[in-house]
Amino acid sequence: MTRVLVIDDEPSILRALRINLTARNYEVSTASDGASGLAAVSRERPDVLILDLGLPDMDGTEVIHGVRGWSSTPIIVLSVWGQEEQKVAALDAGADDYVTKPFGMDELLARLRAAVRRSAPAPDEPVVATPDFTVDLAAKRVTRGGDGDIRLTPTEWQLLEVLVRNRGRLVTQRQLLQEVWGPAYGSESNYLRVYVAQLRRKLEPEPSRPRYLLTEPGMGYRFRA
Amino acid sequence: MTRVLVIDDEPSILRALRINLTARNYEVSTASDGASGLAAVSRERPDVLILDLGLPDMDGTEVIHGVRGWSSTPIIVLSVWGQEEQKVAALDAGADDYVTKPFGMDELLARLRAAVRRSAPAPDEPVVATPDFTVDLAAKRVTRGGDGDIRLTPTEWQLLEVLVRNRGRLVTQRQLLQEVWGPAYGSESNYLRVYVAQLRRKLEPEPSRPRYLLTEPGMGYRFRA
DNA sequence: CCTGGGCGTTAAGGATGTGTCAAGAACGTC
DNA sequence: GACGTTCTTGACACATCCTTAACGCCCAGG
Repeated sequence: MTRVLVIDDEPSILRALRINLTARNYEVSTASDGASGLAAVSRERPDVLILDLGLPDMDGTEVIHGVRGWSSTPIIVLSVWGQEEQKVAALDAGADDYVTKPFGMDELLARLRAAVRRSAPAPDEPVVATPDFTVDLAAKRVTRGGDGDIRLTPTEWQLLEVLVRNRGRLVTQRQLLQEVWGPAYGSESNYLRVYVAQLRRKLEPEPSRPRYLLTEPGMGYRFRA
Repeated sequence: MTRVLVIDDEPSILRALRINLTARNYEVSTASDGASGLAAVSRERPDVLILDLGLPDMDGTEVIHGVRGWSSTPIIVLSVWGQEEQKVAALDAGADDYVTKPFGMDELLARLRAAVRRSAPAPDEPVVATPDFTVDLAAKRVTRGGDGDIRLTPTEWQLLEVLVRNRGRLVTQRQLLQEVWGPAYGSESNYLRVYVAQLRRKLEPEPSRPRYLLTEPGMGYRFRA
């Protein structure tokens, strides 16, 4: 039986979720603020977390960081309409999905199922090949066509790894900074510029005209396979 | 079977809708004022709501807010001709669509079907496809049939994202402005005109005759999938 | 027929973001 | 402690994007 922990300060929502989820055979427990929510997470080890971003005692992203520090339990975030940056911050902090309030129970249930399904061990394809080079995520190695390996510094590798893991997808600058440099960073985009340039110099056949490490001005970077 | 709740104070309309909807295999219930309407919503949990804005006891937007506080059941609004600002207010409050009285039954039925279809749980993989282009919300990518990706600027993308997330639904100018440019904006409709034009130029097969990014004069825009 | 409002279109400036280079600081190794 | 590598930081030129204003069009109302 899947265990769900709901962290929300509105009693009506807690009640509605408890009723609906219990009816669907989930095991539901609740908390009404961030502090007791974090305590409940470490105590009960739920399979999924439903977290309202508008808690009275602490910011939603803080709660997410508090969980993500030691657990990868999927987190579905509830937020009111129009708070884009809050949602983005939550996703950057490690939330898995979000639902805007007011929400339909069907939608929430669908996202819940999806989150649980996804949290199953990821069938990783650890080798990504392009016409010009190959990235082996498991072995942490990059090889280029004719010649042998390419030496990457730790930071270069981490950056490349995040981009390759999200291949095809656009990765926000904030997301990159936080994954590579840590949660305290988010606006130091000059770091990215320097390291992306270094990666391009080492990997791209024509560094000034990138084919794989693409820039999306104002948004972030994207690895094209 | 789809359950419809009709809130209207005119007995003739109630009767007409009950007959027509029942014949189409909807399960119909009715209420004749706002208070009993709200009670009926929480009691019967209808799948769609048809709401007349000209109720005797309370303003239509109040009813909408009362519902939207905890549910995202689609709401179709009925209003008499010429009450533009009332309609806009209703849409801003969270209504999904509107029909002006007097209305043709066919139109109402079409909007009803559309509203119900939209309320189906959102797919895990948020990809919206049209005959001419494809929008991938997760990867932040737009691809056009034959040729490759289409480059969008951050603002263009945000605008498209809001419209696509509300696909089929009419989105108010105020709502768009606040979502994309921030809460301080609400009347700068010239921004919208500029950026909608840019999106049309990049996405529409015939930008001067839009097939997907539709204008609803005086109200807002709508993305048709 | 004229007028005004809303919409579409275009273009130019100013603001912001990006690529690049280089030098000093921090780190680990021998 | 000396050395080589890696990371950080600043400066600059250049590209891109946002904002703003102006104009033409269409339609409804006087």
